Amino acid sequence: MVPPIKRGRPGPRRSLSQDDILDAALGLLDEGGQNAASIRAIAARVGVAPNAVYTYFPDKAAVVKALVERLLGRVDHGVFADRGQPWRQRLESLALELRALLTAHPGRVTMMIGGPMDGPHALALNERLLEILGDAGLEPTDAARAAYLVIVYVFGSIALEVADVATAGPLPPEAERVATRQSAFAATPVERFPRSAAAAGVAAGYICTEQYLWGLHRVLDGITGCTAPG
Amino acid sequence: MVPPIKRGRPGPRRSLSQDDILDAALGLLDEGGQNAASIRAIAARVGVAPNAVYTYFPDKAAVVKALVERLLGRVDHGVFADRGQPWRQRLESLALELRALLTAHPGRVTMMIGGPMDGPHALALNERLLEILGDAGLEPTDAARAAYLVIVYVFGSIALEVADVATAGPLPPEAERVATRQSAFAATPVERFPRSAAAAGVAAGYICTEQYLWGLHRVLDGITGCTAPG
DNA sequence: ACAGATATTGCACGCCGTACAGAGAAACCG
DNA sequence: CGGTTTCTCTGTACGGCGTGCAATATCTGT
Repeated sequence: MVPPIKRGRPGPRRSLSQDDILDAALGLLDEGGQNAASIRAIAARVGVAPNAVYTYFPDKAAVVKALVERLLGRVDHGVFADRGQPWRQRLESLALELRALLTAHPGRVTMMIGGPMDGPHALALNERLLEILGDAGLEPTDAARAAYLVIVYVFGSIALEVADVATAGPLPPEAERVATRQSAFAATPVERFPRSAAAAGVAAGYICTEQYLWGLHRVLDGITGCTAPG
Repeated sequence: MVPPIKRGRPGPRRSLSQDDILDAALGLLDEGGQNAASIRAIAARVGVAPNAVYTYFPDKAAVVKALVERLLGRVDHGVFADRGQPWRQRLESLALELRALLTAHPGRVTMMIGGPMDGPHALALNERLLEILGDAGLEPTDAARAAYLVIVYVFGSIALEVADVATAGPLPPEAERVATRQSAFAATPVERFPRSAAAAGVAAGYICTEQYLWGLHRVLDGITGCTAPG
């Protein structure tokens, strides 16, 4: 219907690309935390007036949406697309890769769970999940439900993990964060919350890769039950 | 060391209470979505100048924190504190109550996962979870890990559910949201994403109570595996 | 009556997203 | 080639945000 891109069209050439803007936004996000990628800061970084950004994106929401898509596109399917590997291992690789991708840049996490992930790369990820779960022997309906469960677990874990630290910038090393949590949990009143107090050591490690994998394995165990008859 | 509250102290009496401010914030959140609870809007609603709010809370983060605590305090433990009931049923009640509490007021969800939930009511909830999972026969360490898994699942599910709708104000009825998702998923290109396209019907229902419970049951199945020997 | 503590206000600063009008550059048509 | 069209980018501006500062009004204890 509408020719989406007219090639030879008048007007001066753009001095930037959408990618330039997304690059700037990601840089700002990594340096200054989740509020650092303002339109004005992006514009300053790429060297234009703030409203010039609106030449490339209709509004800030569109920038965020494009950012999410770009991040999801960075997922390397190579690792877990090998259908010769066992499905659990492929799924674990996928989960670990997503976590690594996001915890390396905590400012981006809130952005991703702030709106629907429905772009092409999100779909591709979903397709891959369905493939893996199909290889696991699940019926299509169960595979779809299980795929969403995995998504919920992965993004829920990561969201709670980054919500735990107040600081902007990169996440401190795991050991340091655990130590911080440890001293916080040490103040748990034993008489009112005996179980919580006793579990303080484990709770301090909630944000660790170990707990992440433990939970993932329980989820996969639960999913696997679908394949066996009731 | 420091007498925390001096009872007879000079100066005019406060015209408000912390609760007045929190009430106003919740009302604004429900009416206008997650950005509606600005300090200025809260102040206007309770009839004071914007900076009068800083008499009651040191900054906006403190308001949010208090808001989270207040919401967690609203959880009615009565339903699932009855240790005579089977543990799965109690846990299911807890999960459903949390979901009902939050989806009824979608503006509040982002706020809750935006920072650590470490107040007394959050601890009380954790304690209850540990109790239930202890009754399920889990060792303390496994119970702690499982408690966190449940938390991740519950808040992850709810976060993704409310992230799916763009509008402020109350969540539309489930059926309406499913219909919207259905028509969105209908556009999935079959040749590139065959599995996703085939699963569009299921995916449209990801935000339903049915899927929520399906996932929860898989999680509980996975957790139950801890009690049985390897 | 007075002194000191406190609640609240008005004003201000520096951010934010973005709407609007205009200047300048580049491609098209004659 | 000139003129017209179309597009990019800028300056300016509006309303909103969180919040710091100084002043004012109000209350308590001496």
